[in-house]
Amino acid sequence: MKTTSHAVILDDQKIVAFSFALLLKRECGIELVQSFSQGSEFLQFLRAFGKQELFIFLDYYLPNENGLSLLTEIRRINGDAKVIFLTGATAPAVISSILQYRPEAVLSKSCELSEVFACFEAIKKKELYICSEFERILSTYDKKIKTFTPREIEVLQYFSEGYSVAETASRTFLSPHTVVTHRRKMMAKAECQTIGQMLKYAREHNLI
Amino acid sequence: MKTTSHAVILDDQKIVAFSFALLLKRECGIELVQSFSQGSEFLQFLRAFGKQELFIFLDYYLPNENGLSLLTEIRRINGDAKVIFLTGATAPAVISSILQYRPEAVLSKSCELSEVFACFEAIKKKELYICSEFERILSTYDKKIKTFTPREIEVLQYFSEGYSVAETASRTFLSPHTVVTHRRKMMAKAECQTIGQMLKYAREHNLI
DNA sequence: TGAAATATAGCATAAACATGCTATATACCG
DNA sequence: CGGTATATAGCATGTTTATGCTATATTTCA
Repeated sequence: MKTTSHAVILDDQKIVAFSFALLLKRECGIELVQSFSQGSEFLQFLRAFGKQELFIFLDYYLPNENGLSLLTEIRRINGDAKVIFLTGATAPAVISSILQYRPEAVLSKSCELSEVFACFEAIKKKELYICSEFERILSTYDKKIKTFTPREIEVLQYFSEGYSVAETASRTFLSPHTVVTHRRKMMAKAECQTIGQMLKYAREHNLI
Repeated sequence: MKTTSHAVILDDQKIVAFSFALLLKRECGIELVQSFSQGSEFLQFLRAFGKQELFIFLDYYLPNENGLSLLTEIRRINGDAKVIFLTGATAPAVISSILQYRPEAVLSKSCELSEVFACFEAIKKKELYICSEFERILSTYDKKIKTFTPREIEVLQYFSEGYSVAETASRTFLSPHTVVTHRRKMMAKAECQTIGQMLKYAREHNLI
């Protein structure tokens, strides 16, 4: 009783959506594939589609909405839909927050084609699939990256505004030595060597 | 005298590269297509390929390098190659700086498939092709931000990644002195005193 | 063509940063 | 009660930035 598999892809980058839809059809043997670049169009389709089995590839970054809120809406409309996040994001905080919404799988756009196959297999066995790149990112995240303390984050804000140690010290009423200590502890946690790298880290972790 | 068209795509997101390669083959009638996710592999291929006609789809954001410096290298290796920037970037300054490197075309990843066709047609007529979305973005370009030169923006990208002067210099093949000059000119234009402030400025103006 | 902008490169010096150490007081958790 | 995390502060030293100058070649554009 081999049934036809259905899949849709939602990505605001139309070329990517269209290309990936073609790939699913040609390489993964999925018969019916449609691509969307807007959440509204997609939801309209989903309501009309009914409660059949459906693989949904979702991007995290979408123009006016967020892939996560769409996931909630998808569950409401079709509880049987298999939702796979396919995203270019690499920030551990982002991947982690996606997982808390319990999709069927998370895939990096940088992953190999074989991981797409593996993902389908895992979903058929009702297992959560996380691509190897994200596994790696999450494991180093959980282990090494502890949260910044409130005082550290406060100091970080000033650095992100471009203030120097001395300026930050006078604004926080701390000794410059203390500011340096906070900064160096953050840099140790984030494993970076310069303020520039720390600010990049902070951006990626949505700390600023 | 219909010859076989060759194309390659360079995108660090493997799934995107692979999917788009499939699209070019199936929808654009291009016979030989290869995809790469790393500049080094790609350049190796390019050297072996020789001076035949070749369409090269380049992404702007690449892990350790920048699509722009790659373009310079491509011209050196194969002067007849047709280079098409295919990018998800939307910042006017970025699009503008890409254009100053004189690729054969610039396409947004959000563009319609029809624009890919149109792009090939334009290139055959030796016309520069700019997709409609980018045309629109450039026309509403805020003149104030335009004060950063292409080279300056390229250097800025490295600073935003947390690289030091020395690291940036080695990656751009410039003298550290030159990198310092570019940096100080940007800082003067943005009226700031530290890298941190300049990065804040760059964030706020969507330059990075 | 000629002025202006861009890209390149250098020297010198003071300020700021990065990092190796140490140290005390307080707070929180089990 | 005692261990761990947090917040505070310091010294010493080498590296990197920031900034004041100058200078040439190339490109762009009016």
